[in-house]
Amino acid sequence: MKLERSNTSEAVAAYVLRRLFDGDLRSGQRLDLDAIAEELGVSRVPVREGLIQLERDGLVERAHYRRAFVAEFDDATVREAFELYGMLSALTNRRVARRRDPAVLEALGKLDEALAGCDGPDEFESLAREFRRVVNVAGAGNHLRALLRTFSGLVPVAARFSIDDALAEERAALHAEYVALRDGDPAAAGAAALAHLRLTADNAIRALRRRGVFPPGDSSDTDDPGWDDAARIVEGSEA
Amino acid sequence: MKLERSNTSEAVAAYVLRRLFDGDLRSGQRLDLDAIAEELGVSRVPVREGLIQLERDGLVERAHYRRAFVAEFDDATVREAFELYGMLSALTNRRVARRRDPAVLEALGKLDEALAGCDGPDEFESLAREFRRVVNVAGAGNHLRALLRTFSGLVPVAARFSIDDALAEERAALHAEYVALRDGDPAAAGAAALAHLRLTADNAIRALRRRGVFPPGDSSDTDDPGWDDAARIVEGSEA
DNA sequence: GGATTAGATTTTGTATTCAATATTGAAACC
DNA sequence: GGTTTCAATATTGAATACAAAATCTAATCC
Repeated sequence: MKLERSNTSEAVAAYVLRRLFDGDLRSGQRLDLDAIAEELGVSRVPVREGLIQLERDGLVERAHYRRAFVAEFDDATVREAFELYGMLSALTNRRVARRRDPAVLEALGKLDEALAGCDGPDEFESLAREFRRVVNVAGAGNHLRALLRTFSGLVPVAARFSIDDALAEERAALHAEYVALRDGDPAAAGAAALAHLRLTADNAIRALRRRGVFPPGDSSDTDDPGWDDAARIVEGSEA
Repeated sequence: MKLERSNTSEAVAAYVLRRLFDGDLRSGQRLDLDAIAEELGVSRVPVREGLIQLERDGLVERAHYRRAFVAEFDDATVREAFELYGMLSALTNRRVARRRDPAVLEALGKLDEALAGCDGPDEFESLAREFRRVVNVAGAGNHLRALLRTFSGLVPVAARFSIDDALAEERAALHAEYVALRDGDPAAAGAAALAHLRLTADNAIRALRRRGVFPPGDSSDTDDPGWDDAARIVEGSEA
């Protein structure tokens, strides 16, 4: 296995995450440090640190001097992750919409234009990530950024499934976010973020079911009460 | 410097955090790995890992092969942390209130009784932490737990200031949470969590100003729009 | 036969050593 | 005088080596 070698621990985390989404690693399965280290041709220290990162992301279970295992990873878990990421993104959108910083809106406007014109999932993904990055830098303080970083591994990988699957929907959802931000409507901007990531989660979970990573049961698509809680963020008009 | 030695990296993180709250470390100040390692009589690997944890908590800035620095740490930062922690706690409270698990409510009832009868900040703090722990285990999935862990260093340390300062207020706020949980009222339970942590943040920041850790400016006590956003979680009645 | 415990083995955590990168300071140049 | 370049130094990141703890195995006891 070849490996990009700036920040080995991050590369290790990305590698394990990929194997998770490929279905190679199942919930509860043991993660052998030595095996991963040899597999990637690196030492055990960065492997250990990569697994610590994944533990912080809620994807790996670890305990002092105990072995590491992959945490529960199913459709409900992925849905929870997107619910939370959506809630936090709604918060950043709200702030950006309220502040109306011309430089930020200018940058987002250019990205929105490029997103409207681009074709191909690669270009779209790159622009969409940049869009979110700009919003986060503008609207999040240190701690909110720290929380968002928790999903920096999982969300982009899952979102890619949705982009490949339903580019038009993704484009529309992101454009709706931009419009609300440009209009300076915090409630709408928050609601748009939540709606967008709900869409992304549904598409991603569907794709993962098709691939056999998740079992094909289709019950939890609708009756997850978690979304209701998250939706409270965006209810009510601005104070 | 003596050091408890199970999980050295966590001990390092706790040590640096304590020095932050003691005012020894200021924003932007450099963190020398070797200095900390020698200071604590440990190797550099666990020091490095402890700083990585603090980076994930938003308290330390790090970059590849660059030195580590103390992140911005002022009243606004602490307020943001409590705002986010309050939002996440509101989410767990909502879920616990909706589920009405008898075993959980039983355990919380016992804790509430003990909290009503206890005196002394030590005992209160211990019981309050257990209360929150029970709620989190009952109401949070893997990812929400991961987010809450982000604050496992900062929040308890800051909360202690509030407990020492205003035990009666803390007791009332936590009891209000229990009542809403027992009554199975998700909206009220969420609102109570947010109100409680807002109170804790105000008290903690006041105490830190007195100690000279934060400058004495008192403007941001009221006009922080962040709380408004977080308050949206708890608005509206249950669907 | 099943549970228990003690030793062997495996696995993780930490120290030490070595390599890679950034920072610093001084000399050379404009 | 100020700026740029390049070597010297300092500092972090990773590999190896060692120590501590848990798991596994098997023999013993009930």
